Amino acid sequence: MNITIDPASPVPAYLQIVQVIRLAILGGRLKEGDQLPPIRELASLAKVNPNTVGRAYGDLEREGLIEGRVGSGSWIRPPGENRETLRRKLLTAAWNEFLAKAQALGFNQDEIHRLTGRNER
Amino acid sequence: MNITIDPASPVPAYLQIVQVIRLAILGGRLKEGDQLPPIRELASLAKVNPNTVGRAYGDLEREGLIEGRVGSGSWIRPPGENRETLRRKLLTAAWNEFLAKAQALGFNQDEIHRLTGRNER
Amino acid sequence: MNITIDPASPVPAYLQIVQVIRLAILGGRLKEGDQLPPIRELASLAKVNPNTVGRAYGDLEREGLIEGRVGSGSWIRPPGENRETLRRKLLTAAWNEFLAKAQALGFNQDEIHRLTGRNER
Amino acid sequence: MNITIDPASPVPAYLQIVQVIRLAILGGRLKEGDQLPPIRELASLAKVNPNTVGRAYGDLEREGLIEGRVGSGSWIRPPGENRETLRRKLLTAAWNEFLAKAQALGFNQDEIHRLTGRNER
DNA sequence: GTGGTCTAGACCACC
DNA sequence: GTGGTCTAGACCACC
Repeated sequence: MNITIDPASPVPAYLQIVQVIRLAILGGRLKEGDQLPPIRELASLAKVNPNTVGRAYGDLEREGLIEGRVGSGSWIRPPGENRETLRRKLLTAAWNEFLAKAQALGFNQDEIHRLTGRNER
Repeated sequence: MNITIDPASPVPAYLQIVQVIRLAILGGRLKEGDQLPPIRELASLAKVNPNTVGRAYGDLEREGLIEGRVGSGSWIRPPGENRETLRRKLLTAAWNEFLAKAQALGFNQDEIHRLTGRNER
Repeated sequence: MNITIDPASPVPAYLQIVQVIRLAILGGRLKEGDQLPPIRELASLAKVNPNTVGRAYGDLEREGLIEGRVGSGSWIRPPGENRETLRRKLLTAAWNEFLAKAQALGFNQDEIHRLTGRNER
Repeated sequence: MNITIDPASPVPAYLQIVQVIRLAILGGRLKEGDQLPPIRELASLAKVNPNTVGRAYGDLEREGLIEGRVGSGSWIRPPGENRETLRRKLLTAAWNEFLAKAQALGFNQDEIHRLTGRNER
């Protein structure tokens, strides 16, 4: 678990932490039964206040992705029935976000392909 | 000029406005000499306070993209020498951001191609 | 009479005009009996609204430096008894302003002399 | 940190604050790691609204001179590579401004030297 | 009308 | 407490 927080980002620190861990779980790098680092340890690594990590863990728990057991740490929960659907939905959303930005910048289909190196063949 | 602000976003309203206009200028949809809507008009369209739009216009002016003339409105300035470089840099950044997210979600090269419909052939 | 106005300056346009003309009179480049350019002409040269020049002329008139005659233009008035005193006072003020800035920037007496090329001999 | 704002000046309050702090940093009176007074405290000392000081701090941050950390104050950043160049440039600019004004007032080289007391010896 | 600045007062994330 | 953002409302210089 290696998290770097950008304190200048408009995205609040606790949300940056939530996003990194959420992606790690959905991407399978954190699996059912894995233990998350203790709040104070992650806080020290990410150079934020323990309260900030605590809030992030709380959000992930409310989403059903992790489970905190007082006195024994926080753990990754088993995948729900629609985790795969969510994973695909997030990929599509990320792709659309990229496309929108590229088009807003005035690039056409061809230029996008060329500059992102995807005309391999 | 059609801007919708998400008040729930962690990105502050003034920054959302800056980003939309910056992309429109870099993408060529707003050109040298075009006039931006008056602060109060855009504020009313985007449902924010005039001060918020004013701050966004001020940031764009400090970036050299627009120019405000008291009493007569705000205008798009001629492109600087490295606007094209900036445009390409932003495209690459957006692409890398997408790739990072897709990989964090655990998709491999093939899956990414398939789901974003780019192996047409 | 050649005036360039910086519209981005925090000093309002009418004040910039006043200052240039005041210095020209005190410095002797505009003398008793000389005629100032018509308001509309100076406005067009300086690219400002005629009202702005009008206000500047009004201020100079209230200071006793010029005199407007409706229908026949504006004229430089004869020097008052203490114009020489004022001239010296403005020089001293300008010098003190420079010294204050140089010292605020952390330069000592020697460096100031060296960098402003005044240890000739 | 002792700042007096002239509310009658054409230079806006936030800019007066920026200029004082910028000079203090470039002149070395505020050094890397020094803490600026809290926004609300300086606002009270200078008798302006906290927002006005906040805008000044924001400008200094965008210039790279200071850094604000939410919850823990604002700090002087380490000098960039060209701070010395900037310092000299500002001195030269101030000197040229003085010279221009003295000459506009009709003083010649000799008179300037005599009245600013710099031909001592 | 138009941009620019300011005050008073509020709420937020984080310490 | 501390910086950051925002609204409501005001006034200014200039058009």
